[in-house]
Amino acid sequence: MEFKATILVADDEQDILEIISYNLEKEGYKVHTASNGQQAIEMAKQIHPDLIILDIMMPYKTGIEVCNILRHQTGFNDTLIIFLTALNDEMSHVKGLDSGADDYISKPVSPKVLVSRVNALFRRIHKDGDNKTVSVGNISIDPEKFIVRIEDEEVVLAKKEFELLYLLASKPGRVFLRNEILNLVWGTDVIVGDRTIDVHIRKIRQKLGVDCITTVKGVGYKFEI
Amino acid sequence: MEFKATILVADDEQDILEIISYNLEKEGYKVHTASNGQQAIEMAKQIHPDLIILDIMMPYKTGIEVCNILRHQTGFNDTLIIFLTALNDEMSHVKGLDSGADDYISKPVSPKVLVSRVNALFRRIHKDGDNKTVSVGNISIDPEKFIVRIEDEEVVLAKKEFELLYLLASKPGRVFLRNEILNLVWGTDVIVGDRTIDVHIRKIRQKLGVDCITTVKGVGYKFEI
DNA sequence: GGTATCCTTAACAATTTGGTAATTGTCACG
DNA sequence: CGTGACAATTACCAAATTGTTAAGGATACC
Repeated sequence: MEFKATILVADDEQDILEIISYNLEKEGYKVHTASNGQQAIEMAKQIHPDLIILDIMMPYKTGIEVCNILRHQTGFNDTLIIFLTALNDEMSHVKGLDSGADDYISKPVSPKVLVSRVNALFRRIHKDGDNKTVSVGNISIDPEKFIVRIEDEEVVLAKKEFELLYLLASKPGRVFLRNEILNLVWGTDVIVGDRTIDVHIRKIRQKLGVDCITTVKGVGYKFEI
Repeated sequence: MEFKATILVADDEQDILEIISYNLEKEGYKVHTASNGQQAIEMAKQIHPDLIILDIMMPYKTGIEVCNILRHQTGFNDTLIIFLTALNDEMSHVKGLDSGADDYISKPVSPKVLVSRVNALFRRIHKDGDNKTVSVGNISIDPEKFIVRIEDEEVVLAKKEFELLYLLASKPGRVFLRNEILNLVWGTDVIVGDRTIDVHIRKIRQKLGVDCITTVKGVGYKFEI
């Protein structure tokens, strides 16, 4: 299995380390643990994780101290840091974020929330979910570069065509209702005729040359190879 | 004064809009406001903010709906989104983050916390790449010496032309929206006419003699060999 | 102060796009 | 089969977008 990213978790409570590790690993992350601040710094230098989750109250060095130290080292500019703490008061909240953390979660934290936040961070930084290239079969769609490739052959689509294709391809197999398509591609404030979608679909089919958009009569369209 | 970034705040409670605006503006951000979901979408399309702070419970469109719609539009991949809500239960928490938001803050929120979180987000994203020479194909662009070379042939560009070319070339292949270009080259506080970018693009093309800037109609420009 | 260069704008041309209408094609069902 | 509902296709036009050019003010540099 390919790891999404490497995460270092530092907390002095063994239970918490285990719960967090378990849940993050289940998500596909590679997880390392440290049980105090000093150890966290050493391990960070060794393994250079993509994300460090730091408990604030730890022996030897607090999480905030660890954060400050690492932020002043070269090579840790890109490292994400999330604070994890029982301190729920505003003071430490602000202090944590200002010392260069990327997020801050209060204990007790539910695994679900934790995982969601971690995913959100990576999605943003790594462009892990959002504006990433969609690849299905031999078709790849890159919204950042605004190009569609079919077997290394570049196809140029117009804006609306691209948006429509990207929407459909973002969830291959799923049927999008005509209404959904209108809302997501055209927006709710625009009113266009019935045949507009068809025409765009046609242009996409024509330009791609491959039959990857299936019509579901009376319902909508879906993308599939 | 130079603005750090443009932020759109959407909430149906006027008080909250004012409190948030005041505090963010004090920090040096350019703030726009919307008082419902529909308006938020319209304004977002207009001003292309760097960050959108969305209340979840809003008339016409909930924050989550707004987020979903925008995320499917071209040009909102890089837009940061923070949810702001009174719902403190885990469900909406997770739902929000998974729909592509970058953070989530519960009401009542203290101005301090809000500002800190916003700063943290921008600190993470805004991490500007250093002034390194960009080389693509036989074109090299050295921002320190302010020189563009094509096959060892020096080309002299004016300041704006250079900045524009350097921006595009810093991420070859990636499409920069007109708005992005304006923000990054001209700055958020300057307002220039529609044709200004085109004219500069034209001059660059002319001076370079090589066709390395591609127009993506309705979207922007990209640099590629 | 004079000159050259740069930035911006305005005006118009060229191009592309998105949308519509009209027609034809297809499918399901009685 | 015939019919109705829906989708595909085609051609066309208006609107949106960008390209090009020229010109004037701003700015920097002798």
